[in-house]
Amino acid sequence: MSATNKLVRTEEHSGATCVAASEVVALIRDKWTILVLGALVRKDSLRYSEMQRTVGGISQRMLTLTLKRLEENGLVKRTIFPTVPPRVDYELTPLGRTLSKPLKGLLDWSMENRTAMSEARRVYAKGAKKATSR
Amino acid sequence: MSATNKLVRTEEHSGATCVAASEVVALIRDKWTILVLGALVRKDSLRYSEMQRTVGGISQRMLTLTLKRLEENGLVKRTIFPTVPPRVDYELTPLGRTLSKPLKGLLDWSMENRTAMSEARRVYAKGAKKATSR
DNA sequence: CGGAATCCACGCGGATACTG
DNA sequence: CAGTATCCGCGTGGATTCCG
Repeated sequence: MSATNKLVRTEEHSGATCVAASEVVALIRDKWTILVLGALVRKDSLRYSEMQRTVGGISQRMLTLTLKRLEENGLVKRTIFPTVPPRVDYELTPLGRTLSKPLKGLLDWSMENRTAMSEARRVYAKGAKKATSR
Repeated sequence: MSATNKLVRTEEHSGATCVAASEVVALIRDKWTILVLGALVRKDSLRYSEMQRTVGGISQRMLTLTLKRLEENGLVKRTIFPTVPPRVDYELTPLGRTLSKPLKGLLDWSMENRTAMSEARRVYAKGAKKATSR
């Protein structure tokens, strides 16, 4: 994750916006971050195994790494219950909850416009065929 | 990009939001997409070489691939001037311009909260040290 | 149950050289 | 100028195994 950060920061002349964005971008570039955050937004609080079922298709490794990074960045709160068998709950921190708003904006856009996007792909595919045959 | 898509779509039981998000998420996961979009938001219209300088640090390969994918998804308009030497202009489509709003929301959040995030990392680092030494 | 550790495949993306 | 093509390193992330 730090590798991505370093690289993006190489070009500071491209505007402060991009530089600042790199951290969040690096976070959501981690494939599962958005899905995990989305799960916590919808379900409010989840334990490890519940989360794995909710997100679906994620390996323990990736779930652990993703949660750890989110916790490390102050977006997710981790609560350990010293029972046996052990139990760990995850929930969004106040900071994480503020992120859910702009994130939701992006997800909403995605839902509203994905048909437009797939339609654009269809048109593009046809155009490419014509252009090639000329 | 389709690989990510296929994988995410494996778990449709996790909620329609995640499934729908996967397309946009897959797009912005492409390392340069956000920077390219950001450049087009700020500069409105750019030709290939201008874009490469504006984004900074991007290779021809990645610039071409990123632009092609954005065009394919109907977010970027590509205009070729059949002059010599050739000239190609890129600009956002109406669809692409609507994406800039939620995207900006995310970038703004990033700028406003990245100090909070790095502070959270500091705190987390200390806590980890104590927990380990026990 | 909730991880940590190890191994490894594959695809992203960088560097370079060539083309219309 | 605006790409395309090729090669390849390296990091991301999946599968499996073991631990408290």
